[in-house]
Amino acid sequence: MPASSTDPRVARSRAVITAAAAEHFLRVGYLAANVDEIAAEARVSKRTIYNVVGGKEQLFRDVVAEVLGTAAAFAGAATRELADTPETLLDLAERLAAVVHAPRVLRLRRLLIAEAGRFPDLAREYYERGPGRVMTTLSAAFRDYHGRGLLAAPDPDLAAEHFAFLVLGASLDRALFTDEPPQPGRARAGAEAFLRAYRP
Amino acid sequence: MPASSTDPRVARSRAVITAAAAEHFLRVGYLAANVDEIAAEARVSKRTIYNVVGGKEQLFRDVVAEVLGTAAAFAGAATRELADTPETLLDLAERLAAVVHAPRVLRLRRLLIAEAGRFPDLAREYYERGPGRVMTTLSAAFRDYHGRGLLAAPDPDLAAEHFAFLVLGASLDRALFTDEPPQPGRARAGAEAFLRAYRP
DNA sequence: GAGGTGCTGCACTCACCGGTTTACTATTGC
DNA sequence: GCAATAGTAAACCGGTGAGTGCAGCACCTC
Repeated sequence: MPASSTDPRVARSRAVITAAAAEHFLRVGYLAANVDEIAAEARVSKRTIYNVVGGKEQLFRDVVAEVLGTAAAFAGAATRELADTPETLLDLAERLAAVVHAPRVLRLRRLLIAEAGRFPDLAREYYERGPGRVMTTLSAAFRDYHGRGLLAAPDPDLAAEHFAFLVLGASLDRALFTDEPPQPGRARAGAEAFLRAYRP
Repeated sequence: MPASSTDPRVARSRAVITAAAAEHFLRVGYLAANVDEIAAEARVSKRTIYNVVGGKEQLFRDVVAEVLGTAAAFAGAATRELADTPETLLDLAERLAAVVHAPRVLRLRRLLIAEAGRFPDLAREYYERGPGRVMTTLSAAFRDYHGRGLLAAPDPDLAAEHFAFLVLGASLDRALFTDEPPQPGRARAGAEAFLRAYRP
């Protein structure tokens, strides 16, 4: 009788394989990652990887889906807590910067930019579920602020872009190339500039 | 007697090899590029590549140096023509966006982000000679504006970051993932927001 | 025009890597 | 406890790609 897909051994294997694979892919990229090493680090036979996951490409997709899921959840949580007044944007700026500069998130960005040619669907999905969702959430909040006269943002999508990139554009861009940590206070300063530009 | 390095055959080979290699590296990245294909496209024997350039890594470095040189020259030229009044920033914004969104420049960015782990020195060099120089030029201009009371920019470095990423942050970020062309008018709108935030 | 040098084309080595096979052991569900 | 299934270890296959050696032709320098 088939132990079928509820076999705890399978679940355990899948978990440890995906964890090791995430480590490798995020560090060295898709092509340079090698299945033997992933198997060794997961302390799992290479055969198990092919039984449980299917192959290198599927493994990559699984890893991206998992990391993207948790990253998107964090980003969503950090953005949704918009309160009544635009002044809370200063705190939001710092939370957002912290999430986006988390090492895993940065590496996922690098990875997907690097493989955008090979996996355009993944790059697009990332963009929609990550930055895209943050933008639409911000935009909705700004539309609300605008309606209540708290912010002069006739084009809330544009305002959302401006907020996001004032807050973390420069440091994010730099981090993509050099691993340097963001300068402290930069996020808050960006939010302040935003308020100067968009205060009614 | 040695024909030495002034032999026109060598110069010609080097030129055609670098051109073909740039094409390949910018399109598929470092690892996926393959020397046989580059040789074929350059209509040159593979042996010639190893004689003239030395190897795949050196070829990559040559290509990056060349593309980076021309890109930096363009970016510098587009930024330096700052006139007396902050109003010219609207035009500057559009010029800057055009340069940065040029396909070659975008692909160089993707390439260097992708290989930042393997070639950290190249990534750093790019950042200093490209975005870095643009920033310092902008910053110097803003300091001047500030001194003459034309702009309220007590921290000109910060103002330069804000200007650059208001103008092209969102579209550049998107372009790294999806190849989508920037929305028209976005650059100008960014410059306008900048002026609202920094007008004295 | 003579001698040296570069280019070619091709075969070749060597290493790596994704994926499979085999022969065996350990768990699991019933 | 007993099939059935998952896992292990190691060898193996097929393909690919960086880099080399070499022999002969073409071109450049003087």
